[in-house]
Amino acid sequence: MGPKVKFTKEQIIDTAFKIAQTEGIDSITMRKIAEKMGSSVAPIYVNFKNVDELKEALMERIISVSRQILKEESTGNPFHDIGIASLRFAVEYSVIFRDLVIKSGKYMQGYDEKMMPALIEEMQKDPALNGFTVEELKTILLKMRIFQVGLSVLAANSLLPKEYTNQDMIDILSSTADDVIMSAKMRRGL
Amino acid sequence: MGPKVKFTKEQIIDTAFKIAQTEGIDSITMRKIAEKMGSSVAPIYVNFKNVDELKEALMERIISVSRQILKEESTGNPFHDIGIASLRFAVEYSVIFRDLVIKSGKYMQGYDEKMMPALIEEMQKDPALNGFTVEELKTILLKMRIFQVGLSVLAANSLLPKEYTNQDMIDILSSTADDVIMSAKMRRGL
DNA sequence: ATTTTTAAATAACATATGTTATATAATATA
DNA sequence: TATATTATATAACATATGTTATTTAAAAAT
Repeated sequence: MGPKVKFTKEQIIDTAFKIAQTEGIDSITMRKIAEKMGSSVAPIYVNFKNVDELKEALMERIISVSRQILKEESTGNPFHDIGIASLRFAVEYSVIFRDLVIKSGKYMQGYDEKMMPALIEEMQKDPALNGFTVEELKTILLKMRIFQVGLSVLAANSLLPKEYTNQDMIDILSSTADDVIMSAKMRRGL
Repeated sequence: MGPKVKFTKEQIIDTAFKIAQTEGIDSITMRKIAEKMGSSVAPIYVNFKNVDELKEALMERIISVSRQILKEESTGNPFHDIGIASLRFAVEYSVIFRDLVIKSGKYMQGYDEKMMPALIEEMQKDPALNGFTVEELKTILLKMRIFQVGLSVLAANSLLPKEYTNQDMIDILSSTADDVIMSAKMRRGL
């Protein structure tokens, strides 16, 4: 009973996501979403208690998108996949990525601490990383995490050299990984 | 003639800078600056046509602060100094640094293109970088630029390992530079 | 066909902020 | 000392936005 639903929760989140990607998360307003959907603000308030709840739902959507990308890039080597996936997210959703760098509170924070042990474990299985102590592996991981973040930030801000392709980015990520690992081997005299 | 000036342009910019560092650039409002100075908004509008002009002045102040840091870190090796200075800025003015990553439009954009040739020239004078082609030097520079940005972003977001000191940051920057250079040498069979 | 339910629209209210017009009062100058 | 100047305060206005109360009307239930 009652009229058909014309504006769903998903549709609202979709619209918010689009605004976030084009104008930034802080530019999201109830009226702007409504206008973009061709509705009033009423349907939004039916689906969300307030703007904070809507933005929480948006964050969940963003996380789900980044998980989807990670899934698509999965090759069985998390150490490698996470770098590629994060880079792809930064390129495809650059405005949102930049917003996340600022509001890293919930999203990025804790992420490293949680991932670290699993990644170290994964690295220990990698033949190319044979013979390293956990401490050495941690350093290699940290260096690559730093490089990958820098690459993503520069890519999201279009600050890489002109004509730099996605493949170039993947190549330099891989090349630097080689640099770091090779040097670590040299240092321990392998 | 007229009462003494109680609130100068510099004082206003100082106050805006403090708000930018504690709450972010977007949290700056005329009333907030006034309240923090213990004045009304009137002195602000005497010194600035509008809020955009004030924020432009703030940007100039930010650039001048970063220049000052670069000056303080100068050792004659720009390739090295810029990395250290940028890192120090990210640590000391983390909130502003994060804002700059987003609003990189004027600040970061063009920066690389302008600096690149001068840095390459500087690198050619460095004995440790002897024998590399310009193309190889460009790659080394880009890799280090990427690493330095990543390190600065992670530092500004407190995403480096717990207890990570400033010296640790400088050390890992330097260690990675060694990695990249050593590997480049290996590649060309030196 | 009438009534009930409820999704959506509308409009109002509250608050935050930029901005400006006017009033106040401190200081220099005559 | 009286006057002119002007830095500052005050208050009002405009706009943007979150939020809510009320109205409208479409669909189901009777």
